[in-house]
Amino acid sequence: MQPDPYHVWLSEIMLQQTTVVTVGPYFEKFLNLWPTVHALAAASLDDVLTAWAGLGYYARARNLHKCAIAVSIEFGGQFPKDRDNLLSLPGVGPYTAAAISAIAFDKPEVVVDGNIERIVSRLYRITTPLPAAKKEITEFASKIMPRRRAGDYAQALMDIGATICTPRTPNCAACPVSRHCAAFAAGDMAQFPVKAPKKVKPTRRAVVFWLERSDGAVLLRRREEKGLLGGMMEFPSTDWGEETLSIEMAIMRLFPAHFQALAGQAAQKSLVRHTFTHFHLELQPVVTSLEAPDETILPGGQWVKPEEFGSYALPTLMNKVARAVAKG
DNA sequence: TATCCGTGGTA
DNA sequence: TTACCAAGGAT
Repeated sequence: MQPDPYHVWLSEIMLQQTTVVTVGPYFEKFLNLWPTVHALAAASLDDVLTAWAGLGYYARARNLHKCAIAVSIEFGGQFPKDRDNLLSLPGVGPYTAAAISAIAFDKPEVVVDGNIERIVSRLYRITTPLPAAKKEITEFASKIMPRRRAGDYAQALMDIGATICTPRTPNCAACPVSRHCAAFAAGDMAQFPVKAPKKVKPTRRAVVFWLERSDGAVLLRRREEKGLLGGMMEFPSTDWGEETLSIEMAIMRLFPAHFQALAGQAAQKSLVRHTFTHFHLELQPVVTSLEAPDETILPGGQWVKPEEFGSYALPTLMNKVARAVAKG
């Protein structure tokens, strides 16, 4: 009994760089909203982003939607079974293509994720740093894999990686293959896999506006489709840069036509700190109220009442801002 | 090859 | 508090 390829694909996309515990509720929600790939393909991108909100790496959600449309139209709703055709799909790379082919279709593909990289690099004590070692690791992984049940094997290996052969302090006493492990023999398991040194994250800052209308609605806008938090909703803010901006300067940048109305009554809230993959961010929330014709305020702005935020594609960062405004 | 792209848990 | 880490992919 092989699993539904749609389920396998959906879970593999969600599990990219994301833990099983985090993915669980999202996977259930998506299957309830869109039980088939056709249903997902028929959904709007905005609805998909809204359901994805909080999971991060939002390009995954945009590609998920694209991929559903591709499978629905170009493949008649049937996921391709072989690695190469899977690789042509948006958001499906070497790992995911091999995983879907092996798990959903029982094909003998070499599956190499971060767990398996760690296990193999320890078994053979591979000193080449990642990501350069990827090819070498894949060759070793190919040599030790069984000829049957590649999908079960891959999942078993990933489970060992997640529970026994862990990054910091592996539980080698519980490991079924420790007697074959070169790093265990040498006693330096935690040194592997060797990775290239990381860069320090710079800090960016901005002023973010909680602009409220007399009926309680707050101003939101949509970010551009590509890049950071692409396609997600946000509270309007100044550009995220290195320098600290005064409240007055921020109002001048974003709402120059309403400087007089806003400058006097702007109230600061507690600083919101958030870390992305490659930089730290400090957002200074400012609460103000304004009554003015929409077209004079902000192009593309949208008034939304806080109790409706749940049905909007707000990333975690913006929910942090909302929390900071509600508290202090 | 290097950089960009989220978030929550953990030591 | 900070840094590191997770079932990667796109450019």
